[in-house]
Amino acid sequence: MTDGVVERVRPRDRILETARDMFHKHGIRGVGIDAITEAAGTNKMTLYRHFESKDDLIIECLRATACSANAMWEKFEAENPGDKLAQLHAWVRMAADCLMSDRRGCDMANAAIELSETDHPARQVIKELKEAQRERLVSLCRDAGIGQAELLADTLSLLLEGARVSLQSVGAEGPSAQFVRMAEGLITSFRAR
Amino acid sequence: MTDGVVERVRPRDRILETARDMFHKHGIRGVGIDAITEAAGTNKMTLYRHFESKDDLIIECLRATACSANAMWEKFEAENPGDKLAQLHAWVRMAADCLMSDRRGCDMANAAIELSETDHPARQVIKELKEAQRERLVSLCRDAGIGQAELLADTLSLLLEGARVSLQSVGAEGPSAQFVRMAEGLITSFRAR
DNA sequence: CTCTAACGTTACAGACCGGTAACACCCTAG
DNA sequence: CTAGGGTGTTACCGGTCTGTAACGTTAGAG
Repeated sequence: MTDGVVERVRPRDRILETARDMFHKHGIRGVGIDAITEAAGTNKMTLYRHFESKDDLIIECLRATACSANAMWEKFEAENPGDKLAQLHAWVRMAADCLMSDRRGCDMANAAIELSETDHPARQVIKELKEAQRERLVSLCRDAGIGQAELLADTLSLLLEGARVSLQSVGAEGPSAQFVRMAEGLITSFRAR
Repeated sequence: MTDGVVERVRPRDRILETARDMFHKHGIRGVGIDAITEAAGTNKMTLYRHFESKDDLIIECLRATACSANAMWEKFEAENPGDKLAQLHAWVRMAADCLMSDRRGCDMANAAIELSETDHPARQVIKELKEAQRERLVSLCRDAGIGQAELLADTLSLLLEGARVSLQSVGAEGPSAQFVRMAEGLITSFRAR
């Protein structure tokens, strides 16, 4: 037993959580190791005992982000068991909430843009995780009885990705403000064939 | 007269062109001043005689990018004078060509993501230029006789923005491969009201 | 209590960054 | 020819970055 009442958070988890938050807010290249360790209430040596390098830390952060995303998918299923169409609408609502509550977009996409080297170790992780998300959305559309499920899923994906980017370049009053109307309109249109 | 036959390219223009190319390929934070001057066949002092700072150089690069974009709009009008619908289709083709010939997306959006500080001097420029692009597309849709012109223009904007990002995270075989079909489908759908 | 493994502290290496100073050069306008 | 502005060269400053070495400290398991 580590503690009686309060579960002490291990340095590794504090580092991971802090790094995720800071990478998200300031970008990967905009945050240094020293800043992360200080914000996490620890030090550089401890970080390098748990992570091989900054690249390794980046990858672990992206994996953690993917875990959060998977948790959301399970929430969709838990809150609308069996009702795939309701889950699709829940996906739209979740996306809109993300757009309104956060101005810094998708960690995966931001990382892909920041880490421009084609052979960067994080690129493979990003690709795998994005492809997994795509698969889930396609399956959801298909199971919701939509004909051209792949096309709808891909269109919704691009719309969300674009809205996240637009939010950062033109702000909340830009095209991203219409995301829900666009997405719902698309779903209606595809359901009508 | 600067030269008889060959117009010598001034160092300032070489720096600007080289910086644009390198910022585009490797990101803003991924390229140093030394690398730019060396690739431009000049030196650091000359750069700082023409640009106040790196931030200033970044802003000038973004303005140059905006000029290129404006040139494209004029090309649309020149090649399809008066035919706004044809110009809209030309916009889709141009966007698709960009997606296929270049894997690094939009300089404005990439810069907005990289320069996460909300008070960065480049942010205002990015916002202005993106808003100008939006205005042009809205006008084009309206002049093409489309009812909900703003909604179509914003949807197309987000689709393109998303496709450019998706290209960088999942690659050319991802959702961005369907961009033309999505865009043309949307135009058809909006024209039918 | 003792032993051990995790954690903290300090210092440092080596590289790179943006930016500046001082000076030599060359090419062209007059 | 001459003056002067644009350019090239070298060296340097102060700062920041990732990553490591050596050593001290703490806390929990047995």
